[in-house]
Amino acid sequence: MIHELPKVYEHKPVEQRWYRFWEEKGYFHSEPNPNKKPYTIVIPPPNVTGALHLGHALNNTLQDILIRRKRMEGYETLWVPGTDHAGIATQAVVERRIWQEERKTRHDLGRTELVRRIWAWKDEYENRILSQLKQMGCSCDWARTRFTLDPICTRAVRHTFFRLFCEGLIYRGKRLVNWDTTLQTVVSDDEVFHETVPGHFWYFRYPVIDPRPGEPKYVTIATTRPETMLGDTAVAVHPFPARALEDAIVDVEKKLSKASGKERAELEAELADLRRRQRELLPELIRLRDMAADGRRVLLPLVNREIPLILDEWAKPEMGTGCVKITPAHDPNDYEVGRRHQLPMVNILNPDGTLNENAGPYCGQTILEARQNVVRDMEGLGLLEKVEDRLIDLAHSDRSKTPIEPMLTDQWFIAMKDLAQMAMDAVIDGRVKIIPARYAKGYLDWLAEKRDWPISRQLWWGHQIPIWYCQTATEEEIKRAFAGRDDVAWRWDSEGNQWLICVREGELSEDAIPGHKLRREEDVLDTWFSSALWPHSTLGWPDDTPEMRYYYPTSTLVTSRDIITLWVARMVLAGLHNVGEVPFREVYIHPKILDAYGEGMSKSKGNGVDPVDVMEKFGADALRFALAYLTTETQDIRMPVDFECPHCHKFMEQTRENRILPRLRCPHCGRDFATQWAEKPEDKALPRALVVSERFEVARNFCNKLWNAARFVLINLEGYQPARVEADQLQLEDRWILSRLASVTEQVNQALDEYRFGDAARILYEFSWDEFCSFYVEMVKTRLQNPALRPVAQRVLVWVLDNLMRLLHPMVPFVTEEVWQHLAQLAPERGLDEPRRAAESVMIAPWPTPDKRFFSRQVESQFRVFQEVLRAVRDIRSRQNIPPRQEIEFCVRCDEDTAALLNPMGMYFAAMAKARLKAAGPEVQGPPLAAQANLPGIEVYVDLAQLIDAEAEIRRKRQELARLEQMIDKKRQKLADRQFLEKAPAHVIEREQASLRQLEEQYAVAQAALGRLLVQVQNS
RNA sequence: GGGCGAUUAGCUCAGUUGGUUAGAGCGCCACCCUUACAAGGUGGAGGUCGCUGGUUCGACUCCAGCAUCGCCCACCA
Repeated sequence: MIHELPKVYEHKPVEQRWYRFWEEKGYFHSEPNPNKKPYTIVIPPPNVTGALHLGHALNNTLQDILIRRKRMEGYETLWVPGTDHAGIATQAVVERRIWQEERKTRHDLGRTELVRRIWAWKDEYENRILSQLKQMGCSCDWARTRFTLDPICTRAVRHTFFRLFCEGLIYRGKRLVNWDTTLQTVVSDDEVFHETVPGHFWYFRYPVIDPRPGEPKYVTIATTRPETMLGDTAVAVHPFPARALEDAIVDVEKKLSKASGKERAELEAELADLRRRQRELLPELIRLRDMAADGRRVLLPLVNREIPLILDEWAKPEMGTGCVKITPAHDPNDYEVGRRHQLPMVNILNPDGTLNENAGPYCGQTILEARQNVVRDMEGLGLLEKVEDRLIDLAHSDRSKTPIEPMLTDQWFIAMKDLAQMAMDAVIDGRVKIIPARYAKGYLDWLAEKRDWPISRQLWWGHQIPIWYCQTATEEEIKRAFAGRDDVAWRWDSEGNQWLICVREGELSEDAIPGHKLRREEDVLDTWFSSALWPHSTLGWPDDTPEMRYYYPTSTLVTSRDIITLWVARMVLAGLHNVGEVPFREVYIHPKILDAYGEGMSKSKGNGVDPVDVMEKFGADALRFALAYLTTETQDIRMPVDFECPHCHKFMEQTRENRILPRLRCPHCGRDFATQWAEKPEDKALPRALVVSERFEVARNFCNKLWNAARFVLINLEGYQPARVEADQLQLEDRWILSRLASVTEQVNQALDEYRFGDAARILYEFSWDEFCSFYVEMVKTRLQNPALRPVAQRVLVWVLDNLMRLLHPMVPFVTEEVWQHLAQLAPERGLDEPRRAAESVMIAPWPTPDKRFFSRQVESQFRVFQEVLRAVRDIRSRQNIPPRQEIEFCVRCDEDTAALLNPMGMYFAAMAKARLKAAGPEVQGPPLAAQANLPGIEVYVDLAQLIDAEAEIRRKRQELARLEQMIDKKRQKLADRQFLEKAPAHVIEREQASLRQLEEQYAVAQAALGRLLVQVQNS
């Protein structure tokens, strides 16, 4: 059976076999257990918009590493999985799909049908996402899978909303939104793209009402959007125009002193303009300022409305005409000005982008029609001063490509003042620790603004806001209708002239108040509202469940930096508000995955990598190990993307140019293949290339190395008998590998405690490959041939492998389980003290703790001497081009201690360098014709007799001498420096002196060796 | 505009509180299919640590400035 073990690690069957095994054994499931300490993670729920990408793979790998380790450490570990309904994103994806396939809009389908379709989509992608997680090996408790729109989460949402409503923290108010006139919907800021388009700057004159002598007759304003003047409610001037201009000039001068080239020319032009303004414009601005202070008004032409001149710093004298028209209902900045001055807010737009009755004579026109007509009419009145060409940065809707109209609408908000403060305090006083700590700043800065949270979205996919409106009922009637119900609350909305009625659970019928009609709020809640509750809603809040009592607060949140504010901050405040306790103790922020160009990965760019492709090619363990290995504290993960040709399986680099093409030609075999963009039937018919990255190869090779190391052990376990191993039975290499194992165990523990995943991976990689495989396994080979030495070698070998598999399991769960199960067949009982029966799965085996007894600095440094001598011998073989099969002889001149150490290692030199150690000790003299290497205090001579290439050896010695000379010079200089001798600490000086002595000694040895070589060459 | 991070070998990255000769993987060169592993082994070449100053006996490491790149936030009549 052993001989059937494949030479190459085959990940596919292994992954399927053991994942099923773990699930069947119920290892993933967690129940509150008073005898254990809990360790809990809630997954950042992936959006059901699509499949998982590499970023998710990273996020979930790290969580699984934490969870698996803690599980092995004996914690009751719970990892709650789930997905997020991701309101806007999901609805948009499905709507787009329906439009492409059926040419229908959501209005054609209606709310119920659209929502039904999105649920179907959700089912499909949720499945896909969960199966991707399983394929990666994630040890989530699948029985507790949640979805942010499922009944459990919905209940938490409703209770939260109701409570906030009762506390008066939820309110209704006006807000400017990005309005898409084509889709007739609000779009979020990140669905808006900016494009620079050619446009104009129109200069309009607004007549001053009853100008006094010496006062200007007009105020001139400049605008890129003439039609919005119909909604103007003021004209603003700066309260201190002279000072403001002066400040601007100082600012530009400062920049100018540092600038150069093209930038300089621009700044100089700017400065000239400012100076001109100071001369020509300032007197008028001062007069206007005084008029504004005096409460004077201007006449808004075309609609003939009197509007005030106001003083506001928003009117920058260095911009435009120095005066600015204020349109609070259609410009974000003007909105702020309007609020500061309590200006009326005149909305001039209908949802379809035509002008409404507030636009007077322009009512019914489109924006563009109105723009032309307004300009024409102003010109007719003689109020158009001039028109300039100008490039304008215009916001467009991502989805419909039409220009965005800022529009004032009714929205729901959460008052953040106190909630934000609570969330800030939790991080400031350390109840929530953010790692790396630098990310706390962004969190605190954002919360410190305490901007109210707009929670309503004009969508159909999401938690519908549980508010019913009634305009006609009296408070008495409401009280009567809901008498005795503490789950209904109401409040009068003076702005909308209506009752707002909120209910904690369930629905209110239209006629819940006899004789009146209730209308339900159509909007849904921001996705982050339900996400904010995730750590407690998934555990059953608002009920006082055993889960809430046991698992809450959760232990660690693992997420990426771009949602620290949107999500992490809101979870903290929601947890504090609802439960009275933080949602998690630690937040670990991991790096972002970027492509070869340093750009983030995304579907639209076409540079995304599906972890399934990677697992297909390299295996889940390779995916996981590579990601862990690349996770360092400060560096994002650069991941060049390759297509794998489906014909010849060679890689083709993905570039900015080829990454969005439907079909590509392999540069290696010349055949065509399809990509994810293939749409035409002839493209789709081609085999599709996997999209992967060469960066996973290292990890795949590592898994293979582990597999083969284990294979070696398994092949050599015949006759294995578990038994206690006494200290005096251990050879130097045993004590060395056990010492190394102890320190590696300690280092890995520390690294994982501090979320240094990359370090942990590196430590294990190097230990496994460079120490366990390259040395221990090689050395044990000889002992295994010797019946007397074999049993102890087997026991130590098995024990180290056992420990190594346990240490590696959180990162590479599949290959370690495979090895573990094979070991169980041949060596079910293992251990150096009292051998014990190993756990039935490495997943539940105890996590290794460092065995301090074996930790020995002395053994490690002794072993290093052996390694160095071995390396010197190998080096000589290589540089002398000695055929690999040719055995050579060597001797070592060294002190007695070193000799005592090297002499018993003879068999290892034979096995590992095909070299026979003839003698070692202080009396040893090198043979006349020898290749020589000198290490500090050790001279290695390889007897080469006829074989030697003396010239090469002489050349090499000369190089070596030159190098040593250089180093000695540097050292002598340093040690001659009085400053250094006076100020450097004693131990540093001592070390330098010792090092110099050693170099000098090595120099002398090398020189002597060179001398001998020269003599020999001359003689022959 | 504000904040954060990065810049080390051809590429991708490590580099402990400042102290011997700055490391790894891939790629490259030479030799090897040696019965765990060619997804491997042995050896090698390759670096003025982005630039300029400063602190220090001593700087890849600390400080300041500059340059380039990236991310987040704000803003652009």
